[in-house]
Amino acid sequence: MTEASARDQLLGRAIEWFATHGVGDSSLRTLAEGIGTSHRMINYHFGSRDGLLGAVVETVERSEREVLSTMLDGFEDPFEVGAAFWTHVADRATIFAPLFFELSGQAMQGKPYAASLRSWLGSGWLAELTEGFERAGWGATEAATVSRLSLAMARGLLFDLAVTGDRAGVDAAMARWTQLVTEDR
Amino acid sequence: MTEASARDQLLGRAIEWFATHGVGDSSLRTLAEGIGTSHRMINYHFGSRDGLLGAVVETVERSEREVLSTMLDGFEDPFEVGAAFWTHVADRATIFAPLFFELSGQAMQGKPYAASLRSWLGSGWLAELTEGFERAGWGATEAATVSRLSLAMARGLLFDLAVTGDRAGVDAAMARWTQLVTEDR
DNA sequence: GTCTATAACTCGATAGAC
DNA sequence: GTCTATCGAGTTATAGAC
Repeated sequence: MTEASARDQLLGRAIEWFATHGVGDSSLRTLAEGIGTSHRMINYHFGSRDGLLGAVVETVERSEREVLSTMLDGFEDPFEVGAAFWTHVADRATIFAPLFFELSGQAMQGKPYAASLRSWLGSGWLAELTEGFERAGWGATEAATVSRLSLAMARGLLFDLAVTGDRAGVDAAMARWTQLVTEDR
Repeated sequence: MTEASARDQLLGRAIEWFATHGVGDSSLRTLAEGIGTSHRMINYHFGSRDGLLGAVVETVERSEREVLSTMLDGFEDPFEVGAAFWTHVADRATIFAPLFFELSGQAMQGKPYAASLRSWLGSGWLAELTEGFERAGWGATEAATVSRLSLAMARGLLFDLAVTGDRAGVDAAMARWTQLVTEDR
């Protein structure tokens, strides 16, 4: 683990930088200066700019997956998991949501380094969510539909939060959504 | 209107180009070549790259606003308006959704040329939507909440559509959402 | 309004010493 | 692993003829 630490440390700082400055107009040079290294070092560790971006995408992806997985182990009720994960996402929204939507836009456009992100966005959480709803008593087809709606709602409210910054309003909306779904059951 | 036609024609072609190629890695030169002009002409008409991007954002914005406004005049039932506008958006999603999310990401990051987009995203449709729900019989506070949820759901499903390309599935989800809202009323 | 030419700069990537 | 130096290509923006 120690051999990888130079690279991983750099990667961590790069992610923070991208979160606040965006990837679109961050050159290797400005990024390197911002995180206290040289653009030579970035190319040394990641091979190229796209290599770095690929590593960023992969790391953020895996990190969120692990958070969700830990929560799924920790809670019984799927709605508790949903609420906890929403809190986690919303807490970090001001920093990470812009990066999320920027990278997602690039994934939609078919950028190579974001290919793994695209397939993750398309199928990533849906299976876990559906399973959660089934465990909570929904029928299979209904669970699939409601999962898709819930995922869309979470992303839409994250979008709202990133634009307006109105955490209280968005939290209230999310609560209203949960109520709507459970009532209809 | 004839004096502006050279500029407007250029602007229209630039928007099409950005929709399929993204703004992130479209230089003035590649863009100019792609739409059959020179980068000098773009700087002549729009002053700078940011000037062009600002004009693009503004034009797309105004165009969508006009479509919605026309539909509001044409239909009585707010749900008909919602359905019609969703069809309009979804029809163009494969082309425009990536551009929409890319530009939105830049607006969230506070890019100057996307400042007007940001304020539009934050407050643009909400008033019209809320008014629609009130006209359909909702109380004021409830109409505001449901509007916020509906907007978030539309954006989330647009995101879904752009990633998966599954129009039928997304249309079905949208129908389910409408049902959910009307049942709860 | 449209062209060619070019200034002034930044980009990603590499070379090679240490 | 980290540094300085630099290449060649690409960038925005401007100058000036027509």
